[in-house]
Amino acid sequence: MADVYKALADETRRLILDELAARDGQTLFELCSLLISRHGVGSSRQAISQHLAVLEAAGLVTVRWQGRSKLHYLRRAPLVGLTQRWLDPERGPTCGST
Amino acid sequence: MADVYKALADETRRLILDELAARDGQTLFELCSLLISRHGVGSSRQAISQHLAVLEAAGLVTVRWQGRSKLHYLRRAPLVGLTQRWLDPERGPTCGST
DNA sequence: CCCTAACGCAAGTGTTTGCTTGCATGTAAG
DNA sequence: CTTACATGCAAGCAAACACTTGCGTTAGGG
Repeated sequence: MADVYKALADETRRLILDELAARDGQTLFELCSLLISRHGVGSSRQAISQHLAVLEAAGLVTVRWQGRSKLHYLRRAPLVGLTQRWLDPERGPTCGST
Repeated sequence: MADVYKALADETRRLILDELAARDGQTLFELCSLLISRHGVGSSRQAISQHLAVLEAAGLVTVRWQGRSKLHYLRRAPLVGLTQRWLDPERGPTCGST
């Protein structure tokens, strides 16, 4: 679970999750194109690939091989309740303005 | 807001938030003692101080000076909805097992 | 079989990060 | 006023990280 926090610490990885949230099952190449065109991310294919490995290790991305293409799927489970640990209602309002 | 993700990426900082969630308004010395005794964190006072600075910069910790002591308070606002960005209900269950 | 496409692996590099050490500041107590 | 306490600031360092480059592997098409 510590891996999840670290995985979310990088901006590029958060953008990858954004793209997968918008459209699931994309290949590495598709993700590269989108990240460059839509977010101006200047990362190479290998860089994106390494980010995907991190996300996969954190359980945030699942993979399915189809021929020579690797399809990536967002996995939301690790994200659920991530911050609940500190939003314990016993101590104050969960959505307070403070 | 990117600072919040980075702030949460470190285990020691997460423990600090745990301690503040359990008891608000602790001083640097109190936090040091608790982290060592309860979590076996081997960090020095300065290390903890730097972590607190990161948390403060991320808006996760607020500070109030009282004499020569600095009281630290947990601020929950930045944590609310942090992961909602990817838990968009339009694409699937928010708490699904997948 | 030969060639291209999609991807992984491994080594090398520059930056960031977490930590330590040493000194400075301001506050309370004797 | 002098001493001790609680903390901040700044420089230095080693590990981690994000990225690049080059090569290897597997799948599909001619």
